[in-house]
Amino acid sequence: MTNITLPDGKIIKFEKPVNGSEVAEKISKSLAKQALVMSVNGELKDLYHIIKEDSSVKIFTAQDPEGLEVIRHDAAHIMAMAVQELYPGTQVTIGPVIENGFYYDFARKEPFTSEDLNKIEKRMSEIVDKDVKVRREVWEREKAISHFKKIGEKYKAEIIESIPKNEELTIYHHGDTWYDLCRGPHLLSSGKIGKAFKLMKVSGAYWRGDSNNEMLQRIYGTGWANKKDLDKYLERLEEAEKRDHRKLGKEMDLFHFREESPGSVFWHERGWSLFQKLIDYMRLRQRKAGYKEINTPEILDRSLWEKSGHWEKFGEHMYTSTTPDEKIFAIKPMNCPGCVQVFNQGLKSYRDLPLKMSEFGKVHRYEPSGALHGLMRVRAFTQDDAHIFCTEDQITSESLSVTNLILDIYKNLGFSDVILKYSDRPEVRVGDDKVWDKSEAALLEAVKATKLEYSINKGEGAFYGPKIEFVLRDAIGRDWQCGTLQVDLNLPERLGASYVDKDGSKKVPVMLHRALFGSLERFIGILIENYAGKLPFWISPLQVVVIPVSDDFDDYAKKVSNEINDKGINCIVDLKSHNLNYKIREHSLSKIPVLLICGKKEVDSNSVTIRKLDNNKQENMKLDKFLEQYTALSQAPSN
RNA sequence: GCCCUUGUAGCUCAGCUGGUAGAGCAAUUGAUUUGUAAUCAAUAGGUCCGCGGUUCGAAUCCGUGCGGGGGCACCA
Repeated sequence: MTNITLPDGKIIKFEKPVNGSEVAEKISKSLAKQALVMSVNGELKDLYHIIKEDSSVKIFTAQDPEGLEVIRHDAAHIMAMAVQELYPGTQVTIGPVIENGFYYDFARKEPFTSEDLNKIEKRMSEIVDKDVKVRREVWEREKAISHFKKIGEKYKAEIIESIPKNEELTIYHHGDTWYDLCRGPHLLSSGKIGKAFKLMKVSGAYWRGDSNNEMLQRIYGTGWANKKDLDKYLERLEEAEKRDHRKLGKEMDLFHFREESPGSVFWHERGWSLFQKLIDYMRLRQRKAGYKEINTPEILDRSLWEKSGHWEKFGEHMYTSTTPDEKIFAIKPMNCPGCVQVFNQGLKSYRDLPLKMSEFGKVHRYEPSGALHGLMRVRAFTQDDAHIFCTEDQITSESLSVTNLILDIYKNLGFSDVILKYSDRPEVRVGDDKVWDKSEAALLEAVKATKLEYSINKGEGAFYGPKIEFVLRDAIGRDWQCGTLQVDLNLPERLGASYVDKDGSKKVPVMLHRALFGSLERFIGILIENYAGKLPFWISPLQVVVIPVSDDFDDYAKKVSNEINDKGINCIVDLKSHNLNYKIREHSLSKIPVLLICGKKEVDSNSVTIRKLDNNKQENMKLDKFLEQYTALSQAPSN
């Protein structure tokens, strides 16, 4: 007698041990058809696994995350099978499930081409049509190792050797000819994965993720429960491509890159205007929050970087500069040492703390060439940096006010979906454990106070202190890590910072590093992609274009444009001899939020006709009213 | 940095197996004076990323350097 408890608590009694398919069959015919895998007492199992004891069982279909995961996993295997059938001699390594799909890493001399990808995909489809059976076997360790070595699969043999001795080795057969070492579970047969998969791209990947190892070829695929989900995913990719800030940056005439300075931005007028608006906004907010803005040199003597520890730890990412008299300077990769030097000027009292110093500092980091990516990863960027010097007792309150400021500014820029990542002490660290206790507790308290979703990354903190990272979720669901708040228990001491405490003794202050955008450049990239280029009116670089219907109205259009500019709104007038349709199209494509049409009607009534981006409903308004309304709209949100 | 891929007019791209470049848009000029997403015509525009090689001859083939893209590794 085997009692099977279902998720709803119902118990089904079987005369003999049963497998998952039989359980599903008993529940309903349709479930039996859709069943992919099951869990037995919480453990995922193949459907043909025989349940000998009373257990609680749950059957999963493609609608469950567990089912979808197995579909992707099987797709990876079937891909490997197809590859080995088509390209004998190719070695298999690993092939896990990832977000939205799967990949498999292969060792093969010749590179896979995109044509190969088509062939592989076709062969996969054939294997699905053949509906080959999948079966699990347990192998002897030694047998497995010698077997895989014999057939030339040295990577598989290596994987087996690294599996702990007490673990069972399972081999999955797909049909009669192909098999792979795998933990499972898998589907009953290849037909179950369906056809909602697609091979996406080939790339290089290091064996075991280590750049000292040889490079393998990774084929990425995406896999879904049905065709509709696959199409939805492909559409999402397309949408992301449309929003690509590199493409929009060109169309909107914001910036460009060029060979003479890879990874550094050439800002055009409009892009720079956007850049400055963000800085203006930050200045406004920071002044209200009690920050003092400073500025420190871009180039500093090597000795300072040696003292701060950067020279040793991060030297390979630093640009250096040798003067004609052979002195070595470093171009700053971070603002903190310079800021501490400002703090060090003059005697500081405990009454001066907390002292908040902000700096829009341009830093240079020699990033590996392969890491560069538009505005998102550059070699020269501007941080909206600030350092807060405070006492240990002030860490909590300062952290709280930093988090509040950060979240509020994000919200005003259109990001209200924020996740926090909290990282505590790593194994290798500096500083007293008691101070670590204090700063960790302080930061965690700040995290909890936000009431936002957060994750704890154990041991991921910097060697000099714990940290919080702020992750933004954009309009199409992508996450971007931007802001950071870090406690530093190291640098002030290294650079000899101190203040005079109540009792007259000298003490070393705690320093908090914080940035909201992290990198202005990168944040602008994120803003562009979040809004698909359609930035809110107040932050748009060129806000209004005035278009006369014909050149009879040029003078009026010029007058309107001047009055708008006088209000501090960025506005131009388009007097080219193109027709109205042409101009509307041109300015819409470059994402100008407001177009004003001026013709006879407008001149007669001293008004403008407003056409907003993506909204061809027109609205006529008296010029005075327009000026009043849009001057207000053009203000940065503040509180 | 590593693997794959790619580099032709301001932009987007065509140019098959080697015979020294072509389109659309943009620009300029002229005509047109237009009421909500491309008016018409003419003109001009190119060390085919750099360097080297093969060849009678290279945008095309080979080598190398630089840049871009997709990943991997990196991201203080």
